[in-house]
Amino acid sequence: MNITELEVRVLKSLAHPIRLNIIKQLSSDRLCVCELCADDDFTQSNMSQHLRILKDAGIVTVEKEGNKMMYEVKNKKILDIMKLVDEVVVEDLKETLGGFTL
Amino acid sequence: MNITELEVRVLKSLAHPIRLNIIKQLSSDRLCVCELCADDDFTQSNMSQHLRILKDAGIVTVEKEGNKMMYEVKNKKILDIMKLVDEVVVEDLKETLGGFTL
DNA sequence: TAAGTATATTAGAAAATACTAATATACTTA
DNA sequence: TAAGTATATTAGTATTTTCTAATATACTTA
Repeated sequence: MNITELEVRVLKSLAHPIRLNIIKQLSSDRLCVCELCADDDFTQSNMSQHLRILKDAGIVTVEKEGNKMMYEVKNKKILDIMKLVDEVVVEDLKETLGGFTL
Repeated sequence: MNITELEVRVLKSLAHPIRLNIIKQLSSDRLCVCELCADDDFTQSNMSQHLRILKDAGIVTVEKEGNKMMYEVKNKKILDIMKLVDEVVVEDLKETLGGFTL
């Protein structure tokens, strides 16, 4: 795999609503799978598959603790990326609403 | 579309080798389609489709000049994102090679 | 106005991704 | 050791994305 392919894999791994949700949950805490599944209506199997995609892309790391698997964001620059993506989207929305004064 | 869906669309639009190549070419210059096609083996049709994906996601803007369409990166934060993605990948590679001393 | 150049669109097939349901593995505690 | 809890894997189907080839549109220049 060359650099471009690795970059594509990182971007692809982030480009899914469930995985975005995972990253956001992990942005402040280190969590196990059952905690990640808790509030939402994900099946455990599907969550596990998404976590593997993030792990394979090098976005998260896992550590075993008893019978739980603790996930955590590996490189904090991922959070910076997410922040920038959010800003890009928000700036775009603001521009779309440009005609309005509040 | 909510914020998360918009974020996913931005990330998806970046997550493809041809589109990454387009962004890199546009990072320094404002270019027309024929210039973007020039050095590589893309078909014009395929290039056009990828450009539309980037335009729909709000990544690039287009302006007509004569019979050429000039493309340009709309929000420079996209370039910051690409830089961070590159750093994440490179840091990961360095870590993988960690055992070696040069 | 005809021919050439630049770009976009469409349709259909091929490839990749995502989801569900069932099953497997591994640890923990009664 | 049996039962319960936490997580992973597999297989199959459904959905989405990507590519190619053909065609359409729009501008330019002879």
